[in-house]
Amino acid sequence: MSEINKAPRGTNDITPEESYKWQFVEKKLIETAGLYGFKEIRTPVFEHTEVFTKNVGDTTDVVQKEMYTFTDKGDRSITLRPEFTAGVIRSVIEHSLTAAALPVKVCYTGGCYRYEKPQAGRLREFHQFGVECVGAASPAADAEVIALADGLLKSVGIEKISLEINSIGCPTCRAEYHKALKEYFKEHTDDLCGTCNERLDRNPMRILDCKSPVCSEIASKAPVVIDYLCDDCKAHFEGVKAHLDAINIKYIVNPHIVRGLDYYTRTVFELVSGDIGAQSTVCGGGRYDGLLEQMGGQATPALGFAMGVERLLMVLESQGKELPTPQPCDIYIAPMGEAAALKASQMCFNLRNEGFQALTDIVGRGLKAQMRYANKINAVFTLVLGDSELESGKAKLKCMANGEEKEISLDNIISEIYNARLDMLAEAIK
RNA sequence: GUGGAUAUAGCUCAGUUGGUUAGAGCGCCAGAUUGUGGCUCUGGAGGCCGUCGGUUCGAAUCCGAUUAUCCACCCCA
Repeated sequence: MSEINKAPRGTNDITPEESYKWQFVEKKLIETAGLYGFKEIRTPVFEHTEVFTKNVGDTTDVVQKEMYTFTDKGDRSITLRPEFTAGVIRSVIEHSLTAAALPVKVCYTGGCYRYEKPQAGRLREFHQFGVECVGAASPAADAEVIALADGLLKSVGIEKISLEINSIGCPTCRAEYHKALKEYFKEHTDDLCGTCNERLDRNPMRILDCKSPVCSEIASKAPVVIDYLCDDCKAHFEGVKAHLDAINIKYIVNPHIVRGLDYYTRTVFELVSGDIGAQSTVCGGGRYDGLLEQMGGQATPALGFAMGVERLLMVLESQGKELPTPQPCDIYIAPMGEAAALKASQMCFNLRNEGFQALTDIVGRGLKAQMRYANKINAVFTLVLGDSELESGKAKLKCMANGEEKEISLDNIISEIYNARLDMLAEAIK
């Protein structure tokens, strides 16, 4: 197959065999978030480039080397969203959503784009579901959002996932911490890996989650953020933990959680799975109290998270979770001959108007092949329509599961199918 | 961007030290006395062996390059 006939590197088609899983998961996530008061927001797939460079942080890898940026015909610099938060907050400010009752609670789902080298759980086009909660400063908000993230994964059937939380403080106390970290790591510059030496000045906290054994050994003895939190940040973090304890959410405090985007403050958290390879973070998020003001809005505290839908599905897969399969064909009508074909398509249209999935032959197959087809697509009932049926106005409704047949009048087909389905439901409940 | 593995039918894979028309299973289509699916049997369609170049009388097989896929680093959802 020539390259041009394949989906671009790092992208996946979601075929009909997979799409029902996506529909189930996305519907479930939006519904569950709705129970917490979140309403869906839809924003453009692309934004002005500055939305990301200024707010995600121009020293981050995401901005520095992973964005799909181009100049449009009007000479504007445009970027496909590498993440949702910046665009969603831009929209919240633009439409003054904060003028309504606070907090503003929005959720979203859609594609994100990063020019990365693909591997397990990492794609160039990937899909996120996430929420943003704007206008709530209290630790209760953090706990609610974290509980939601945890609850969402449970709601789609994920059982084993670990929740890790940390606080990276506010800009003031983080400056103190950065100073302490730099002093500590400067004594080890000879041992740190190349990238970590580069990080030392720019973003020393990133050294904390370097995977190199030497670096993580050094990092394990580094000063811990929590010890440098100012009184307010410390109290906030204690409050978050108290709320989580109160609603019985299990977590572990991992002082090495840092987030890769610059806007985070105070609480950060991740939901991590051991089942899907190296890209194990299914959900990541945290508080970003400075972002709205930085983006030109009123200073408003806020927080949120995003989860990778592909990674979420990978976890479900690896944990052997079956998702509800799509509704099969209610009835397949097998016509024999021209007159019957006309009648069959008429009946199908009527049935569909009543909400039944009704199919008939549109490729010109013989009866046997039609039955095989009906079996293959898992049709619940079949009905053979030939000259004698047209004449008598009666036909046999066959249940494909047990082969039983029942003579019905063609005029009553809709009520007959309706009743037959009710009977089957009643059987199933027994 | 760096590294490792892989590339043969729609899918999962065989393919012997290089030797004529490239195979299996599953799937698809069709038949087994013509108005009934699932099981069985039989037949059929479908591959320029990722692409380009080289070695050779001869390449799916050996060599090189390139592209893609998978996995890891990095980064993150």
